[in-house]
Amino acid sequence: MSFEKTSTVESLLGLLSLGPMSGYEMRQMMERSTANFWTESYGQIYPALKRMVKDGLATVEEQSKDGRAKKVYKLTGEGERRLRAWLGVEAKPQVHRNELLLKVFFGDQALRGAIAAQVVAERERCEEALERYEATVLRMEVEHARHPAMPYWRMAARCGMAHAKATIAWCDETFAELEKRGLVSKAKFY
Amino acid sequence: MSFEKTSTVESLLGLLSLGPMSGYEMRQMMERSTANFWTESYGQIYPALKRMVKDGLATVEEQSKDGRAKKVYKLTGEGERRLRAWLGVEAKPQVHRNELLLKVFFGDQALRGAIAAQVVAERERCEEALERYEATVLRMEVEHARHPAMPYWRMAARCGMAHAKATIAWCDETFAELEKRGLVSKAKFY
DNA sequence: TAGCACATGTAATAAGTTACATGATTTT
DNA sequence: AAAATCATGTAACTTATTACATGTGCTA
Repeated sequence: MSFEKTSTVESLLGLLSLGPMSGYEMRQMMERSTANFWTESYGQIYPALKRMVKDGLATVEEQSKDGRAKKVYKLTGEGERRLRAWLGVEAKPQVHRNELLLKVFFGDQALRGAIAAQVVAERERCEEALERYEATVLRMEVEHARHPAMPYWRMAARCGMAHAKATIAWCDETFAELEKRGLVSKAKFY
Repeated sequence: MSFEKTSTVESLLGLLSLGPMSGYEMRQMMERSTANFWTESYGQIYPALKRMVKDGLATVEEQSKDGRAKKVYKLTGEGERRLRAWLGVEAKPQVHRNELLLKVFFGDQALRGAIAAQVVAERERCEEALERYEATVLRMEVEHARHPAMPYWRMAARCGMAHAKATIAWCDETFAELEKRGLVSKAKFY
C-alpha cells in the first residue's frame, strides 16, 4: 500500500465514512468541521473523486433530487480499507512553514513597531481561531451529541485550541518584551 | 509594492541582510537556524536568486576562494527596502494543514490502538523539535551572543517551543483519554 | 427578476520537491 | 582511492489555488 504525498484522497474517504455525499457537500462539510486544520478546493476535490472511482475506492450514483442533478459518492470496502490503512501510518515529520516566525526572525531589519504589529495581528487571528473552534465544537455537540466519532472530533479541536492558546500566551509575552525594549511604536497602540 | 503568494524571495533577502553569501550557504544557514519553521530547496533557491538579481534586489559577484568558484550575493538598497516592506505587511491567515489532526478527526474509523500510536508518535516528534530548538538557541547564544538580531531569534524560537510544549501536553491528555476509553492497544505500550 | 445557494467541472498558473547532471576539493 | 562536502543548476513531476464556464432552483 503506497500513499501520495498529501492526503487529499484520504480526507475525502474520511468524509465518506460519515455517509454518502457529493463533492459539493464534502467541501461544505470541511468548511464547517475541519476548516481550522484541513481544507480542499474544488479544483482538488472533483478530480480526486474521479480517481477514487477509477481506483475502486468509491462508487458514484447520479441522483436528481428535485430535478437538481448531483453525484453522490459512496465508500467501497476497498475505500474503507484504504482509509484504515492511512489512519495507521505515522505522518512523517514535515516542516510547517510559519510566515510569522520568519518575520520575527528577521525582525531586526523591520521598521520600529512593525514586529509588535505582527504580534498583535497574530494574537487576533488566534482569538478568532479559538472562537471558530469553540463554535464548531458547540454546534457538533448539539447536532451530533451521540455520534460515535464525537470524542475524536473533540480531541482534534482541543489540539487546535491548545495551539491557539499557546500562541496567544507567546504573543503577550513577546509584546511585553518588545515594549520593554522600546520596540513598540506608541502611536499605534495608545 | 506587491508580493508573491509565498515568501521564498523574502527569506533569501532576510538571510542576505545578515551578510553577503552564496545560494549554498543560504540553504545551510536555514538548515541551522530556521529549519523548524522555514526551509527552501535548491530548486527554489537558485531560480529565485536569478530573479532577485534581475529585479535589482541583489547583486552577484563570482568569487574563486581556494580555486573553488562560488557566486556571492549581496543585498542592494532596493532589496533592503523590499525586505522592510514585507516585514511590515500582515501575513494573511492561512490554514496550515495538519495531517495528525485529520487522522484524529477520523479516528473512529481506525483500528484499535492506531490513534493512540499516532499520538505517541506526535509526542516524540515534538520532543525532538523541542531539542532542536534548544540546541539551535544555545548555539546561537554562544556564536552570536552580541548580534543585534539575537533577541528576535530568541523570540521566534520561543514561539516554536511553546507550540511543541502545548502539543506535548495535548498528547498526554489525549493518550490518557484514549486509555480511559479502552482505545489503547495494550501490546504496544506495556 | 435579481441574486444567492446548489452543483460540477476545467484551464491556467503558481509553488514546491526530487532526482539528476556536473565538477572541484577535502577528508577518511 | 573512495567518500563526503562544496557548489550550481535544470527537468520532470506533483500539488494546490484561482478564475472561469455553465446551468438549475429557490428566495427576497
